[in-house]
Amino acid sequence: MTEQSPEPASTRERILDAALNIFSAKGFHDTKLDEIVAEASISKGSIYFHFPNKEKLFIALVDQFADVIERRAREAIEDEAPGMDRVRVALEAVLETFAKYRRPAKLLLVQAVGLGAVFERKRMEVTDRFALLIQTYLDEAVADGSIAPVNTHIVAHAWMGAIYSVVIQWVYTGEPSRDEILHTLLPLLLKSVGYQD
Amino acid sequence: MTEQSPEPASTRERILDAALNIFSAKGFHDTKLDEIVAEASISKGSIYFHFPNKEKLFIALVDQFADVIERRAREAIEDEAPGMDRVRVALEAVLETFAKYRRPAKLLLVQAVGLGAVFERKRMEVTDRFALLIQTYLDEAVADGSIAPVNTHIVAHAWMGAIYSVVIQWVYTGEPSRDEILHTLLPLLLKSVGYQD
DNA sequence: CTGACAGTACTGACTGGTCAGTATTGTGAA
DNA sequence: TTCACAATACTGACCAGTCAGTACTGTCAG
Repeated sequence: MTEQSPEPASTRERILDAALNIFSAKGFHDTKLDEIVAEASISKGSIYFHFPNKEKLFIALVDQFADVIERRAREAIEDEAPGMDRVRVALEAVLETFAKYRRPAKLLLVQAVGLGAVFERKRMEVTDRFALLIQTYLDEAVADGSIAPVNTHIVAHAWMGAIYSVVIQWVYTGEPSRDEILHTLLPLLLKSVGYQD
Repeated sequence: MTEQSPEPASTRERILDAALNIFSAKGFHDTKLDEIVAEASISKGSIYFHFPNKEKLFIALVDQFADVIERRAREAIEDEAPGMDRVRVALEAVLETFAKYRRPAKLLLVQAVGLGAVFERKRMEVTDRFALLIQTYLDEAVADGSIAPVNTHIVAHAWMGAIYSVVIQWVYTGEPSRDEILHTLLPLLLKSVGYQD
């Protein structure tokens, strides 16, 4: 046991938590490190002990959530045979994950965009990572005849955009509900490549 | 004739031009007003003569381009009878407009995201404006039986996201080409609501 | 026609608040 | 006593925004 104070979480965790809360609410530039300091009840020096700078702290959060999404998608398809079923369960897993983590979703889909060149690269990296994942499963589905041949690269990006957009809408307004998204968006995407349940 | 100097563009136009160039390349926060001043070969005071502040200058550019897109879409459907054809030509018009104006596209789709609350509202406003436009035509198409009933609100947002995402990809990499986008994305979207050419 | 005044467009040196990052010191566990 | 970690006070670069002043054009009374 390294810790038995009234605050059980490690300093690093508390910084990440507080940073997530504030970054997701106010965006990168409008978040002052001193706000994170206050929210986490730690000190500014601690932040700079655990992270080299504000930018890296932000990116750590982005990476953290991107990892969660990808892991959940991969876990979900584990027991599925190649083909369109894999695509379906992967999409379901991603949507579930977004629905479960509203703040990280906003961080990744909104607050990580439109920052300078440094973040641009990171955003591209994450986006391409997801798009490639989708593309792989789609290619499998094409290969085994579940769906007709298409430009899976474009389809992957279009799907991602569609998901992002609907999720962002949900993040801000709470609408449409998780179920409505699953029951409308998912069939929509599958139909777009000519697949019916 | 009010103007015959070697610099024919008005100061206001030159500010907007320069601002578009730099904002679209570097984003809002990484753009210094002094850079715009240099690019436009005007003075800092001029900016503040024509615009109340940096934020309003940026938003003027966003509004300008949003207007262009919407106008082109409305012009395109003018001669079409209600139904799915309207949806198709409107989508074509929007894609053509994005393809024609790469920098404004990047400004609207990338650089206008993730800034503070003020910009958030503007982005929502523009997004909703487009989504509502699409939704209207979709509702028409449902009404006249071109396509089966769907939650057109979700479809509209999903479509917008799909378009945005593919256009952003194109803005950064130049791929896929304008034609490829039109020939893959358009059918994809139409198919997603069960419509075939 | 002219010269006093006014309105508009523009200039660029300057300023003041902000905030990321740092220097320094404190502390408790091993 | 050492070292990993944390707290606090502080610094200074940066840059949006300001403002006193210039330039030019119009106009109207004498």
